[in-house]
Amino acid sequence: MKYEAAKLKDISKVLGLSVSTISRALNDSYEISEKTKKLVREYAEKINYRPNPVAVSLREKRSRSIGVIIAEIANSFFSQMINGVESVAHAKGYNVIITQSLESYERELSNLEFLASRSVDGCLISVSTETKNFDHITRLHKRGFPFVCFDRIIDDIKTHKVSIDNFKGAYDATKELVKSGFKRIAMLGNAEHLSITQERLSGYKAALADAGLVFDESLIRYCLHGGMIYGEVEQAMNELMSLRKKPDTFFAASDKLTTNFVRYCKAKKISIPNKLGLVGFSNLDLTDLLTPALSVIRQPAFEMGEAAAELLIKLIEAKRPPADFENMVLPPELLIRGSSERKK
Amino acid sequence: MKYEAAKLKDISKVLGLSVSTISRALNDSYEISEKTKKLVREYAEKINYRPNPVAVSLREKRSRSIGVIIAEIANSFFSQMINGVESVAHAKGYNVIITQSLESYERELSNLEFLASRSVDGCLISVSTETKNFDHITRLHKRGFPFVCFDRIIDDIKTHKVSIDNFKGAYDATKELVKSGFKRIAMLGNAEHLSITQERLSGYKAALADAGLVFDESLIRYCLHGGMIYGEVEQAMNELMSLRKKPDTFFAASDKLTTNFVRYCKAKKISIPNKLGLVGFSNLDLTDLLTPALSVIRQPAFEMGEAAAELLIKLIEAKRPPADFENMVLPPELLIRGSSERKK
DNA sequence: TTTTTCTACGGAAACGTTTTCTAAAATAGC
DNA sequence: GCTATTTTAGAAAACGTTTCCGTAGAAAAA
Repeated sequence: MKYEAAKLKDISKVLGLSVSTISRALNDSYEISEKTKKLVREYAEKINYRPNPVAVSLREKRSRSIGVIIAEIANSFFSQMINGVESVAHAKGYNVIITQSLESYERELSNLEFLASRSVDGCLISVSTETKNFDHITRLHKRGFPFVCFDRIIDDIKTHKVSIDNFKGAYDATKELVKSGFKRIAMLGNAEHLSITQERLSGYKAALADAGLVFDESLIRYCLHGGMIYGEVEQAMNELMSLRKKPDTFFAASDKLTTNFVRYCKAKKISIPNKLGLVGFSNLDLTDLLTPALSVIRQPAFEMGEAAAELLIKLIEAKRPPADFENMVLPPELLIRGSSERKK
Repeated sequence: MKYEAAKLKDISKVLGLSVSTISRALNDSYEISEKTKKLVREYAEKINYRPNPVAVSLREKRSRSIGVIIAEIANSFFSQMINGVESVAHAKGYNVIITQSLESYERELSNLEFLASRSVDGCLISVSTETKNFDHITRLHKRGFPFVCFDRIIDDIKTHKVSIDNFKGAYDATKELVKSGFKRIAMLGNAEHLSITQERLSGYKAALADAGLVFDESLIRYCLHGGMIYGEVEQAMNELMSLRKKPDTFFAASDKLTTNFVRYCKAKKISIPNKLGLVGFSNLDLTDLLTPALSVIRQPAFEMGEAAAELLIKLIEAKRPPADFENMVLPPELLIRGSSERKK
């Protein structure tokens, strides 16, 4: 099945004008008389002519579209962030192509390859949990392909970056738990090598130190897929709950870790916050409907998407590589609700 | 900033062969000797050559990509569905471009326009709640642009369709509420003109009739944005709860209606299911963590995405329009949990 | 040896635009 | 009425592929 749309040549034949004249008329060139422009525009309108973007892309060597690589769409943080990206991209005449890595390095690689092979003018990326080697990114970046990193930041690449103050988020969360009277605060973290994990770990440690609590390595567990897979959270929890000195509360360092922690407690009939307290990162807008309502650190996902898209488009449209790069760090928001309230 | 990638001409110059020979060697043409093929392949590999997809698209008059138009990404039903679409699309060598209408007719129109202007070989569409006129779709369809409708079906377009048995879903939900002993069952529906709303309404009515309950028009409320906006749900609920004869339970006919119903009850301190029972459509995988756990009708979103993508690609690759079109109707799943259990 | 058939490759057109370079027609200046 | 300038428009090249067509040289057939 073939779909045939009108092209310049069709208009040219009907109106008895050359293809170049039609093109110029439609692009409002000064070298075409008003009379001709009107004639051409009216006919083009009538047959609902649209320039073939593929041909324009080839000619202009740009596609007016940007790529996004994220872990998964079905994650509220990322889907909110995409909304932010789309809103500024569309306003600036860019289209957005979304791809998900599902936390797989292989998929991230092939997605990037597809995007970079010139179907896209630049790329927004939050690396997968599996990604430890960034050669695929730096290689392209060195050759001039525009990148903006967000959320999970890569250190060894010089470009704009958009993230939140992970240290502060974790610090505030942990401090809140301390304030509620919890003593043995465990941490469920994302993959250990990720920037966000390290920063959140530091915030957690700092809050403990400030409260005079000792840091206990055995209370930390990392989940290689960021909690996307229930099994990994279950295993981490099982290990922690069978410690001789069990934790009395949790800091969950990502969206999926937070919800799967709740799922675990529900399954094991562990009462929150009576038995175990919780503050976790989450952008779900359902966390306040749970019983107890969850205390969460919320990331300004929409704003991050806006900022990242803005920076990327600036990069794409710049004639020369900018002298210095932005490193935007947005503040997280701590929402205190029932799950971190110590009973008794 | 410009990103320059290797092209055939570069290889041609280095190896002293013509561009056509390089192209044929890389495409494993029979008219090229093994020796030359090996030479070319090795060099191409070395410089990491990738054909420019834009040029290929122009030449082949196809982009090997499909478009998706949905209401919003941040909706579990749609994001799960997209995962299904992506899995089969990628397996067949297609890329997926996702656009969201956010329930706006205007945005749906411009998204479709962008997709159809040949950047995409075909389109999967679930119309926005605002869309009452389908001319933009039928016009393209008549000119041979491949469509597959899913979820929210359009009657007056002859093509493949993928949906669930909405009648059955609503019937089962309502019947479950009847079985629990509820008598005045209200329905929160999506925009009235949508196919899914009408089908779900029929199922609801049928279950009432079968149970010997009278259908009461005043217990039905439609939300123009499918519950995406909390305010519309709030208003509908306020109206229903101030009726002389209040409902004692609810059937919520979409994802967002279900969660916003819960939000309303939480805000008004209306206990579920003691004061009001609930069965609702939802694909959130958090509904079982609420207290009470929600009884939901779950749609096989992933499978719908797979099926829709499969059908669309079949349509795209067919030489002639098929004689008959599939009308796939998948079964919904009723998960009975606490929210529909009548307490004494 | 001469003619025919393969083999292996090069040249050029085509996909639908935009834009540079030319040039004809119209207008202005004298 | 003739030249100089401006206005308007067409021809052609370019973007990076793929593929149709043509052909030199080698091998096979006569």
